[in-house]
Amino acid sequence: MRPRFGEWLLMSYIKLKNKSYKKIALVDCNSFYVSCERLFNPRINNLPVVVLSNNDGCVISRSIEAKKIGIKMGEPYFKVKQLVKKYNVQVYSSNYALYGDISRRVMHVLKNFSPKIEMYSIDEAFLDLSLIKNEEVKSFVSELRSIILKWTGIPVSIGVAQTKTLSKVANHLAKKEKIGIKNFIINNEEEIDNFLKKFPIEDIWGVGRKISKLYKNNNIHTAHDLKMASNTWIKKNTNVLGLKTVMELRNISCIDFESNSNPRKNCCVSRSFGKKVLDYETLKESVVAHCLNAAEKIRVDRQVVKSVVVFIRNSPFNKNERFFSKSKKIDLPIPTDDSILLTKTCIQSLKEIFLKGPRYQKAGVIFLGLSTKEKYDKGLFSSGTEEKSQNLMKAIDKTNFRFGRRMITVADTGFCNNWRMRKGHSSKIDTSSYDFLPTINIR
DNA sequence: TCTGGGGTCCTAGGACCC
DNA sequence: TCTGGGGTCCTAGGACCC
Repeated sequence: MRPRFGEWLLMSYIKLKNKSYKKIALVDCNSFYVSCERLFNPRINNLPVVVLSNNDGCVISRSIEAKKIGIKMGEPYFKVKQLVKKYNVQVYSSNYALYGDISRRVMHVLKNFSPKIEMYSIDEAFLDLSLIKNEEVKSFVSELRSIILKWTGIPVSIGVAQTKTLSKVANHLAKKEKIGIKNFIINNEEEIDNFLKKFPIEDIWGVGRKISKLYKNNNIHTAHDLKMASNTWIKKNTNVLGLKTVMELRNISCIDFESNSNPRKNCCVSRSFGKKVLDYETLKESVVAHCLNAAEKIRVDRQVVKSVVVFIRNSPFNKNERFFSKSKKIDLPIPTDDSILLTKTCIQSLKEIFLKGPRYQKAGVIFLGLSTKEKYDKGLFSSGTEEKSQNLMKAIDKTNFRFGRRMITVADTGFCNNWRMRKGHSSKIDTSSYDFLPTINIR
């Protein structure tokens, strides 16, 4: 397939902009949550192990042994219970405080190895290795892997290439095909094509379920097929992100490093219930608790909220009940971080959407339009009570930090906590009293 | 019986304005 | 009966990621 003149011109232009040669490493912790649990419990080192999502819902991390016996990623726990029993699989409820802690340690080590690092998720980071000489890359990543293992106890895989998307491909190959080596460096164009011809379309970073179906219907089955597709077709049938992925497969870097200091734009706290909830009071207690958690999170980052969404829903999987999902957004007159004001707003939203009947399975609170406190200019109609509110919030946060979560709270959260999730397999390793994800800026 | 949570970005379409 | 065109902004919903 020869590129048209217009496409050729576009590619030449991008190539020109990209003339500086890049080397990007993707460092990915192997079976991260399982590895964390193993750190504190070496007894399970060679056994099949899985970690479950909140509420013990789905499998979200598997050891190699668990993968081998056919336990799939994201599978509901109740569907694999038989396998678990048959093979004596070790099961753990997720402990995000622990994983966040270990993640910070790994990232800390990585920061010593590159001037430019992007923490992409709790267990992954991109590193700029452009300053390392080509012939030294291999020994560099080998050393990096062994140091991370030595200092943190976490095994990692490393993929290196010239674009982020290709470094993801390299990382996949490090994990899949070269068991025991765990690092993979993609060097030249010819080599890239050989790997891409065998690389399934659905495994490419940025190609999800929907788009991979579209590609397959149009005879694009491998990463190489996608690389050779025409820009016009991609642009017409997907969007700019689709085109960026294709460019990156062509070894043209389009996705830059992102700064981890970018402030969060939205903040969502939601949980499934341990058992179905029918009454307004329990629903309210959960919504208030989520609201307080979210408010605390944004105060840590010195942010204020512009609008608040509350949502409630029953289970989308239950065939005997019609799916019910409702949300209500309220814009605040003045952006705030005041727990009491936010709680009142959330309760008002909930009152408007609550309907008796559905067996509620989940509720949540989303704060939209976050901005930094310093940036925010006081509104014309501000009430003048901000200072009081600020002092109160500071006092609450300090007390809760010192004496444990929910020491001081709002009476509306209730004391029964009937809605709280199941955690039947907790390892009970407590590194902190906070049960939400760490505050490194992850996506 | 039992199916996670927290993000970002993009697009289409509506409202509104001149 | 005939009923513009172009721009901006906002929002809901979809797709993707780990």
